[in-house]
Amino acid sequence: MTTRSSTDAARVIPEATVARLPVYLRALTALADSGIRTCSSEDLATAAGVNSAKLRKDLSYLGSYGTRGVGYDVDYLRYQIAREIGVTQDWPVVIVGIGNLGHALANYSGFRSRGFRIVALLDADPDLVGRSVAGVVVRPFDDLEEIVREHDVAIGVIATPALAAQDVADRMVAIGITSILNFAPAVVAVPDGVDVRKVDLSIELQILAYHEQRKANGAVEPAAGAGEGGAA
Amino acid sequence: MTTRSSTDAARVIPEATVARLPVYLRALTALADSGIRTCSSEDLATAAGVNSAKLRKDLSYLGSYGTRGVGYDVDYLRYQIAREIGVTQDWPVVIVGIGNLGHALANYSGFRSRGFRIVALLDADPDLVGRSVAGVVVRPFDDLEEIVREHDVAIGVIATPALAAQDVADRMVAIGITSILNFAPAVVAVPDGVDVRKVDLSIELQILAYHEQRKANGAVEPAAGAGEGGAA
DNA sequence: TCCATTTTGTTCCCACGTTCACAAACTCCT
DNA sequence: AGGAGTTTGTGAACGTGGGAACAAAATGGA
Ligand SMILES: NC(=O)c1ccc[n+]([C@@H]2O[C@H](COP(=O)([O-])OP(=O)(O)OC[C@H]3O[C@@H](n4cnc5c(N)ncnc54)[C@H](O)[C@@H]3O)[C@@H](O)[C@H]2O)c1
Ligand SMILES: NC(=O)c1ccc[n+]([C@@H]2O[C@H](COP(=O)([O-])OP(=O)(O)OC[C@H]3O[C@@H](n4cnc5c(N)ncnc54)[C@H](O)[C@@H]3O)[C@@H](O)[C@H]2O)c1
Repeated sequence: MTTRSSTDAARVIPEATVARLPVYLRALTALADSGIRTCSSEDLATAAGVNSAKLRKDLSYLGSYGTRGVGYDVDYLRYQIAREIGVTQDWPVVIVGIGNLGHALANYSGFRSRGFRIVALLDADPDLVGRSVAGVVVRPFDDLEEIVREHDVAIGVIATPALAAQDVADRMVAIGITSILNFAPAVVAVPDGVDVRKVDLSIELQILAYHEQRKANGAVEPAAGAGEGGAA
Repeated sequence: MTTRSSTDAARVIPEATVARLPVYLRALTALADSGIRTCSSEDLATAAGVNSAKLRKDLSYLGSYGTRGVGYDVDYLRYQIAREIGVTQDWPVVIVGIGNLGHALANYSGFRSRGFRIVALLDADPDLVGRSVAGVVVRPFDDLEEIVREHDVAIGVIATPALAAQDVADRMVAIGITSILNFAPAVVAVPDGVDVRKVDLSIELQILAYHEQRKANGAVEPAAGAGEGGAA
């Protein structure tokens, strides 16, 4: 018999749904902040910018948290989604590469409020090490292992130049990090069991440019495309 | 007869393919930089981090630019992809909201080298206006219309707080911007014909957290998921 | 109690995307 | 010239995701 935790009903949540859950969470938080205690799937779908049928199907993968004829309790659903995503507790995160982008990330308050805590800023540049950024002292990259072990870090952010990205990723993986968010415009290869997601500004702009060019050529675009993160 | 440009063979490139073309472009540039003049679909697929069959199918939507038994000419294919995406000339871009993130974006050199040119930095904060960021003087948000008309800007970047995002988007659309890259964690609604892509760091981290939680619970993940931008 | 109304959860079907597998097309060697 | 070897381009099978539509379940009023 394999070890099973609590009410594990062999639930498999489609990747596309997983990518939307954070959007629903954000929309629910906004609704709660404006004092709304109950909402229909239509209301929430509008706030999240999706089709209501899709929203209901997405939520149905988590369980039956609504009431027919009534709708969803905002706080309750919010908690259920947060629990499903795993952001009811904070995740420790390290950021490697404290240049232009690393500084912005370090100063970003949205981290903390959404379930993440920056436990360390790392850089290879000796001139940067020791300086304080957003109230956190930058430490040498070689401290990575010590920090990861001390705080039990599972998630690492790469904000170094593209050439260093694979090296940094290799070091992260070797030390036990199993989730990487990569901002460098480079493909990083990792072993099975490690997740990598990339954020690439230039790619996003190029996708927009492609559609822009088509518009200029008089082509009729079928629908407006919104950016989103999928999986490969 | 409808107006058709040059060799327009009613080509419709799937959205998923469009999202990967910039990755191929980057990989080809890297190959060219290391002096490689010809490559097989296998080589390029490895460099781009995708399956070779998928790569070949993607390229086949553009045309037949390879030679059977030989492979692809790196420079030639690179130009064809750049042309298809529309980055053989530079696209003028405006950035609105020059805070932490806006500063980083303004200082990002990768823009220029990938077909984009920042023509203006805009902010609503009078204290910021007039100051120079990355060699460009920050201008008041109200100058948006003038700038867009002068430079024929089609692409706008939103890096303001979430609360301001919809307002900024509305102004952009009213003035004629038809592609928006939104960094604010907010759903922005736009009319048909306008494309919006979003980049949301917190969502990416939350997706990683979800999978991380599953790993911790002993669930067997089917495969490592890499981040990518799809369309809605 | 019963019926009208509301809204969820789910089923069914279609479109899109991915991968396999192979014929077609090219090179190179004998 | 011909055959062996290589690699592209694509047809077909499969899987995932999206959306319409509807039965099931709740509320509230008569
Ligand atoms: N600045 C942006 O707005 C932006 C936007 C999109 C993507 N990016 C990408 O993000 C990455 C960072 O961009 P940036 O503008 O902050 O660059 P940057 O050059 O300002 O900063 C890079 C930092 O990484 C450090 N570094 C280099 N090698 C390292 C290593 N091996 N280990 C640890 N640290 C190392 C450097 O010391 C430097 O502080 C780049 O890959 C860039 O292409 C940046
Ligand atoms: N800093 C990050 O690393 C980071 C990461 C992910 C997402 N974001 C998001 O990006 C956005 C910007 O983040 P930030 O850290 O740079 O915030 P910030 O507060 O440092 O900067 C926001 C800037 O926008 C300007 N602004 C506000 N309202 C405006 C308006 N109506 N018109 C024009 N300008 C206006 C402000 O004056 C300020 O300069 C936020 O929505 C944030 O959630 C930031």
